[in-house]
Amino acid sequence: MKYADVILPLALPKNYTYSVPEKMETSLLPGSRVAVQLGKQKKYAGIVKAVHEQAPPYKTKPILDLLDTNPVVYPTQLAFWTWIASYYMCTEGEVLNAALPAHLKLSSETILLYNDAYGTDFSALDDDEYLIAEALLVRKELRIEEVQLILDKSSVYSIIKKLIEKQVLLVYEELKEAYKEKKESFVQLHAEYQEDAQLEALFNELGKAPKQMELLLAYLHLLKTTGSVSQKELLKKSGATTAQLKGLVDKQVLWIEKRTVDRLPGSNTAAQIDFDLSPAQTVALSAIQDNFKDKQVTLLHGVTSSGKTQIYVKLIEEYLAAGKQVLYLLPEIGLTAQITRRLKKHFGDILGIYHSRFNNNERVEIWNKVKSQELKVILGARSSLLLPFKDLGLVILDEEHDASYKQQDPAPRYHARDAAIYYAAQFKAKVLLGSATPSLESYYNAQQGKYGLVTLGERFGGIEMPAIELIDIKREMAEKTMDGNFSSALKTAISDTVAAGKQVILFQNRRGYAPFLLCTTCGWIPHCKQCDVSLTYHRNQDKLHCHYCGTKYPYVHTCTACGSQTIEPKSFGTEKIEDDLQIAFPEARIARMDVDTVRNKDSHNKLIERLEDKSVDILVGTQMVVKGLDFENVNLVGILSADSLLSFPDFRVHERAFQLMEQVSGRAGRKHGTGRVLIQAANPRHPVLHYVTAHDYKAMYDAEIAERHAFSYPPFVRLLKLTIKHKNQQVAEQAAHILASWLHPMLGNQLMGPAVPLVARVRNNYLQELLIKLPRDAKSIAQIKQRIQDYITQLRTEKRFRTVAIIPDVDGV
DNA sequence: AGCACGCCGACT
DNA sequence: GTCGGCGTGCTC
Repeated sequence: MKYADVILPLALPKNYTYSVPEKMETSLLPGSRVAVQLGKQKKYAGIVKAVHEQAPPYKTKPILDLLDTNPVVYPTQLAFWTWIASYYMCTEGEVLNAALPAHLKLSSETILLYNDAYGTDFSALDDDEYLIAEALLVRKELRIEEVQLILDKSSVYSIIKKLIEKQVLLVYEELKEAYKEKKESFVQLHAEYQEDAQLEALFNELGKAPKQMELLLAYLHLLKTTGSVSQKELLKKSGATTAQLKGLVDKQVLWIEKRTVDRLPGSNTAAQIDFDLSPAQTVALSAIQDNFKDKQVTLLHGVTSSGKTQIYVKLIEEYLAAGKQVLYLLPEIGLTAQITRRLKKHFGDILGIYHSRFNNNERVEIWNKVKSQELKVILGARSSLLLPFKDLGLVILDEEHDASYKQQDPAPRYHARDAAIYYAAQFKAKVLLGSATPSLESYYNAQQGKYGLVTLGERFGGIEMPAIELIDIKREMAEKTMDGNFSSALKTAISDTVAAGKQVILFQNRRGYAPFLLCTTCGWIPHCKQCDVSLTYHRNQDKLHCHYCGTKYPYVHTCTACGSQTIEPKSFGTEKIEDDLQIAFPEARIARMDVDTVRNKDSHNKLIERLEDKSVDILVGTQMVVKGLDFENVNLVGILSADSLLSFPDFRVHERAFQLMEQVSGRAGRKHGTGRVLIQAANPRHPVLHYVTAHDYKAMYDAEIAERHAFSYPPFVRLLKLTIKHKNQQVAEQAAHILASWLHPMLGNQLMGPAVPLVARVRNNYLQELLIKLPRDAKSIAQIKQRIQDYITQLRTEKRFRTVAIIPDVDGV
């Protein structure tokens, strides 16, 4: 008897073992997708992790079905999932959930069927039962969701149970394949008209039907030029109606065939990599190649606009020539039409793109094409690391410092950079990290000789680095030269730039109109009912938003605390800047870029297009303007409040502030003359501002790394954060204290807390945090994680802590 | 994650 | 008295 350990798409602490029916014994392999039953009725599609002959000490259920002819993942991916689960302290089911496209993850749905034997006498049924029985009689089958809708209540199970007892209905569990092939209609010519003579006769016959004749001619023309003719294309090109086409079909001249088509049609363009690198780029490329001889990972530290992408393209070409697959990772927001277009041009049809804006069917097709190696280069966001690569040769991770490479919620909370390095090693593949402002961790690894380091200090085409000026807003305030949030220097610079036909980017790291409201009489600030945060005023909607739970509240005019009408918006966000700009520069065309304006799919690309064709003079935005924008015409960048970037209570503030300011500065003056960057600050003497003005990464690095060493922070230690969450504050506190007391003997002063985080309550859950600093090179990290996991399990056996959520976050950012 | 079982409050 | 709320425990 054979058994299979199956990973289910659930957060279960371990895998379940099912027996393998004899008929599947030869075809079932690790990585196969199987249908199994879990519990009394629910069915799931799971993935076989291992097949063995060890009978488990319990009664097994059989695997119900083998869902695909070939495994959907290779053993390499299974091993990677196991590593992610153990390193990032989550379950393999959670990794499976993140990895598989939604349409490959199936779970059953209960379907109610009418029992015809019952007849139509509903006199024995009560009101609710009658409603369902009647609906079933008409619709033949119903889903639980539909029953809830009909009865307008959420708990319908008892009613269904009664109906089963009365034998009015039957239930079954349906596990439906979600992926659908795309079908399209193609127009074919009947065999008898393949001969010229017959065709000629047909033309004579059709003389009385000129429209059909026209359509037939259009068809023959298309057939000759493209080889196959789809119905949609034919009707579009010929301008004919479906009725006319039907006429020819009825006359047995044409016939329609349904064919499966590709959702990701190729452009049939051959790869063309016909550009030359600059001398500096050539030197950098060969330095990378040199480093790869004895190092798995190389960091390319290239200033903004140094042309890193071209180097990537040349390097990718090299690995393709060796028959390898290449993964090119970018932060989600950086995956703009600009970069996609460029790479499509270079690599043609072997390039696949994978990010959150693809639909579920498209994702299945990309998945399959990566597995079959039809796609050789994948350009994608974080999650494309989990695609089923067969023969990966190179991973490029651009903007490697970007915090969005770390997944926050839900689990698996993996870091795509670190996971990519582990994953690539399984293939003996190389990893190239690229950034103008590397993370301290990566730069430290390079300094230690663990990674190769290649520096590209000059901008492509000899463009100069932008000149950075600091503006002392305290002084301008004292001199009363500020106009709202704009210093006179910034205001002049904006109007000069716009007048010269150039574009301006303004950066402010808060969205909305005002980050909080304040009653100027008593100091009261409106807070969210479910979270311990002040509410942000969004003037476009005239609502107060909680940025933590998303709740929207109406604007408050009267103070809840003292009853006075003295509520005022305080501080400023992107919305207010946009408003103020409109007043200060009534002629200018102003646009805003933050999550509120680019919420739906295409708006981000549309906005970028408007910037490209210069129909925007001033762009104001949050972090978003920092990434993936490359506009020739931007000559001025303004940072409205450097102080708000530097005053965040986090050990990475200085690093982040430097990265942000350096990156946003890089948007200025990429071509045509030197760009200007104006940074407004209340304390222009802050050291980080001087590193930014001097474009001196190394100085920032040296200062920061000394701090990190002195206070034991990464890269000198590994951080492991445990967030304890419960709707009762005391329970959360007790759980955190007990956990800390258990961990203390093992960890000593490596354990910090428990402490209340900055935002102590989110969605009515009280939070506590434990922070663990583990030595970087500790061999015992895996055991420590296991022990922590055991303590968590132990804590939750106590019934008052049963509903306490304990969320581990490894290497958080 | 579901989903069943079981124990306490608002209705007939 | 019952219906139905959701806390708790289990799924190979």
